Amino acid sequence: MKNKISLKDIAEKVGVSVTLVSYVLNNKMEGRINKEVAQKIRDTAKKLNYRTNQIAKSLKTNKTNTIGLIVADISNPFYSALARIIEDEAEKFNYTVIFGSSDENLKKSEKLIDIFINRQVDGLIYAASENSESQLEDLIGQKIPFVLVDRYFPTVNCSYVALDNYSASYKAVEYIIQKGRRRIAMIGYKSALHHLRDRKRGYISALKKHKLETKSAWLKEVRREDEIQQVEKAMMELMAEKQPIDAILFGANRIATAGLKYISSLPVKVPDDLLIVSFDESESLDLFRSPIDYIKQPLRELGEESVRLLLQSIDKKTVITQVNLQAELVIKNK
Amino acid sequence: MKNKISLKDIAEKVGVSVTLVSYVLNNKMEGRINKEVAQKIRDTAKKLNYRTNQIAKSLKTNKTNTIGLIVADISNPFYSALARIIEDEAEKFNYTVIFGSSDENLKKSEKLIDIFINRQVDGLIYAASENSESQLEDLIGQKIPFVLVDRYFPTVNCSYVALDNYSASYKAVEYIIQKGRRRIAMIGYKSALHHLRDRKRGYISALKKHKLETKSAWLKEVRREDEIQQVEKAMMELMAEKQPIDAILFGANRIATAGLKYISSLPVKVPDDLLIVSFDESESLDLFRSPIDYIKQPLRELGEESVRLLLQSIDKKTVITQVNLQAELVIKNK
DNA sequence: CTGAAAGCGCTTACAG
DNA sequence: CTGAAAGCGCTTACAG
Repeated sequence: MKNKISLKDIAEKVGVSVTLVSYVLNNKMEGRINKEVAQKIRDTAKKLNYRTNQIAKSLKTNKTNTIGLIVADISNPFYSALARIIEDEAEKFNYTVIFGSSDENLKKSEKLIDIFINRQVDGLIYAASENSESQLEDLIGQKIPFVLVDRYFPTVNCSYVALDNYSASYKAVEYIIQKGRRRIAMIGYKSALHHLRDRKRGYISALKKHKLETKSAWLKEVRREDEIQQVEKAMMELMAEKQPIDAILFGANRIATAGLKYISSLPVKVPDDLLIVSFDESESLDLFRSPIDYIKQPLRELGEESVRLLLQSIDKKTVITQVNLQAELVIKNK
Repeated sequence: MKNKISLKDIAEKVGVSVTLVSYVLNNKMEGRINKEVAQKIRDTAKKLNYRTNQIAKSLKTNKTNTIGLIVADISNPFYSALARIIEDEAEKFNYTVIFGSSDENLKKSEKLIDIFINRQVDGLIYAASENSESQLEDLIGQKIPFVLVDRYFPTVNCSYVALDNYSASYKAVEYIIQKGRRRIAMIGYKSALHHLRDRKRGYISALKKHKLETKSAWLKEVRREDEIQQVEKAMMELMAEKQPIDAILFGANRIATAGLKYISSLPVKVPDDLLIVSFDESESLDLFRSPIDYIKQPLRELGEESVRLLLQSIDKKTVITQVNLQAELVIKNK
């Protein structure tokens, strides 16, 4: 199966050594090789439809030009958009991407990391899940180049590219306040993940800064597992208050989708009665009956920068760079 | 870098041959190996944190346990959902997936195929674009195992897993007719891709079968490149007719998203004035102001079956299987 | 300007 | 029950 043509075949056909064929096809020792011989080798390679066996090459060079990408779920639009950007960026540097979804599950990510390392990936781009700290320390110990994307762990000293979630959230809430709202709720994930906590911290800080009421009943935390029901429940509770909330911040794209879906079924006036701001873009925002303001993550920078940092760390594995990108608040309601 | 422990290191440590270590770690020759020695080898492997070098193994066995997945765009929800299913199914058989996006571009897919073959993937799952016929014949000629997914080419005799697009479309239109609609439009892609033509054929056949008017002005074809504007334009034209249409079939998920977005801005009553049926699920359907009926592709079967067929063809490369799955019409408007 | 040879880390007939 | 040896298809010092 596959293709049987090897350097040896070309060498025999042309009547030269394998060494020479290798040099020519890799454009090495350019100056010193007889032009005619070189051309003959190239021609023969083409005629025989030669293709390098990357596996053999990798074994020898100890370089696979492969990046392992681990996200929570490749079918989540946030991650698939990111994957596409990473793919394109990697391609520019002749890298190929293998991917896996961890489902925020430590065991699964452990397994993926194992598989990827066995396959000798040159490095990992990793959206690590809760409690990954020791796993990450392991990677560091093994000197596997990697960069975290989207997520970060204050106790782990490694490269990452993420959003400045605190500021993003803070700015969104300040915007809400400046629109005259005073009873501002937030729905976020119940999670120890630092970037998600930062979103909640930003929300609370902004309220405090402006001396607004912060009620624990207004900060709803939902589990990922049954987020649709949980968000629905949270919304119901929020709307049921005697004095209802007048604004809400959705802490992630899937929460927003679930929340908007629920609100669709209600007669609430948006944004008049309820001002909504969502983290992340998503199709659902466009289709909601009225425009929704949202916090736009710089996805392209997120993806490109993570590839850039990874390749850098593959080269000389000393540098640790931590990047916190600023979000853009996209305002649809003037 | 990476991990330096090889079979040789274990062999030396334990004082046996590399051969034996290989046998033990691969659970070969189970019966014939001294239990104690075997255990010692296993223990040492664990202690040294040994990891197989898959690259070396692949070179020797001529098997990488890797599938190359080529789709039009991994960030399209249809493909990312499919990718996730393929990932999970592949994982069951110890396969890893490397992916690439072709953007419906022959040059790009050519390049991806090249890269993947050089990397010795065991096979390809491929959503081929327009005019891929000769490329596919090439693959067949080179005996590269592959299965098409989503797409198919009548002139190319190869395995594929796809939707029965003709029937899906036909059934959807029959449903529309049975709901009393008579002026039924469709927006689809301008494309030579057979599965897309089948959708249009189904639409026309159903109309003819029921002796309904088929106006060429009602079958709009849009280009992928600027689909949002194109769909908008098509919708405007359809709505501008003196006698407006009373139903529309959107021929793909992105068309539906664009179409619904446009309709959101109009005072049209859906479904009373305009009954909408969409190909594929998408978030936008849920968020539209009224429920939208849609043609649901059996994504799971699509993904699982394509992996199954591919692995089968990797084993014994003779069988060609062509699968046309039935769509389900999901009716939200009773 | 060119080639013989070693070696990357495995697997697997073959021999004992 | 175990091991020496060949070989997968490359790259790359080294020698000439």
